[in-house]
Amino acid sequence: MAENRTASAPKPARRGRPPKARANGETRDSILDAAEDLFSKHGFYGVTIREVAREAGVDTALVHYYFGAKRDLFDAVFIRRAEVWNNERVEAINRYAAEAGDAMTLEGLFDAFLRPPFQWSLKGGPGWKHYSALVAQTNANPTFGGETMARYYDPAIRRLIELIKQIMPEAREVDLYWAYHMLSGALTLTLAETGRLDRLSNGLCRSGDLETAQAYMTRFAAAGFRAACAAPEA
Amino acid sequence: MAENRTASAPKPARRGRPPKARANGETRDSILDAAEDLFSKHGFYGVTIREVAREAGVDTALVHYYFGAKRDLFDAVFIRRAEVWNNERVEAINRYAAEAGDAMTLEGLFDAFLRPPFQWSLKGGPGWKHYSALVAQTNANPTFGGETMARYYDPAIRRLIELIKQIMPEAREVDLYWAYHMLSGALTLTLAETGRLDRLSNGLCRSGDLETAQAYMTRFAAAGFRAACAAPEA
DNA sequence: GTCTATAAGATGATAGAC
DNA sequence: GTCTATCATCTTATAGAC
Repeated sequence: MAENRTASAPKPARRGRPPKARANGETRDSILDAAEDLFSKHGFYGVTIREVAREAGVDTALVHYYFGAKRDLFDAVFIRRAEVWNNERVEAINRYAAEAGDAMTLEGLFDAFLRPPFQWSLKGGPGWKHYSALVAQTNANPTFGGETMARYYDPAIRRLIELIKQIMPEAREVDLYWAYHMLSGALTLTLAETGRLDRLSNGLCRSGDLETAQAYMTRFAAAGFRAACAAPEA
Repeated sequence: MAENRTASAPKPARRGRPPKARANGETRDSILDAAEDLFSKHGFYGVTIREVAREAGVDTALVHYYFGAKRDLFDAVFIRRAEVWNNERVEAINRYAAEAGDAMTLEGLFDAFLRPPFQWSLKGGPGWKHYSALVAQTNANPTFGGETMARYYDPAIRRLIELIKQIMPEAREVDLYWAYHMLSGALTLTLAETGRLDRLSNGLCRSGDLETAQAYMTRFAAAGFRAACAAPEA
């Protein structure tokens, strides 16, 4: 309503900050990083576009400009690192299978399979930790978790199970899938680093000690798979 | 603005439904049930008080009347069944320990420990399934999951670990805590019944087949605990 | 205890200037 | 590509009648 500028001014003065000069793709990535961080902490509905924009240091409208609707932004975050995870895991287990040949063990296979996500969480910077937490919550989500995880992660898991079959040719498929399900729960909970274990153990264990966690998980899962595939005692 | 009632009317007619006549505590429980259902599907921020009220068949204001702020409603939902779960689990493992004595096995102990949550999910009605899904998401939540799970569930877990120590007196505590952490991830993911396993296995396994799941989990975890506590190979 | 009504503010999304 | 400004709607929560 109030018109403070002179009526003759041909061009109203810009208010606010001048447009940022950013390298190509930098703005897009900074929005993805901010969204990844916030979604991983508060979930899809716990984050507003405004918060994402503020953390990314951009304007709200830019988020819509780059990604459209909020849900599309979430999907873009989820997909971005899924390919990296999976390509590296499949490559790692294939390499292990080729090197070990008939000497393949469950321990060796799981070590190869688990290393990429653990290493990214350990050394990939905060974005990878946020992503891990996001995957953990998605895996446990009863509404869209099953569908989302299956869509992006099943091909890599199927390859893992093929190789397990080579190690345990006598195993029934149904046993292997159930056993993998147990491993999946342990893996995503571990990568979420919730701090629950720290409290439970009175500080004896640290959620963030992922090297230790990976070693335990490899042994735990290998033994668990063997037991799941063994004939149950009558 | 528009005044349709006659100016002389001493008592404006009630609009909307007349107050419901409910038994004592019934309204409160129906609000908790509705909130439990919705929170388990969409998370804390994904649910509005209005939706809870609508699903419970009561007015929005009543939700505040009974529970105060939204967060208090969430806590009330979370606490309601935690005690049942935990009391029954502790009772079950204590009973098993008393009966089995020196013949205690990890399989027997885990069978006793896992039975209550699985049985409630199977036969306790939809509310228990919703609650299980809620626990799964809380366990994986990096913001308040660690603190919340520790607060309500750690005492029962500590008793479980005490009894495991009787079975494996040589085990190091740190090994037992990490091993339990693996079991925790498998357990809560399984109880969430996300349907992911159904897709991964092309229908060979069903997330809802909790009897099968419990049997696998018992064997998987028992073997996993033994492996986690064994000296790692150099 | 249950309702109506509303305060007070936040939200996703878009139009349009530059 | 980046911003300002705004719409239409929805949100939690409360006041107060009955």
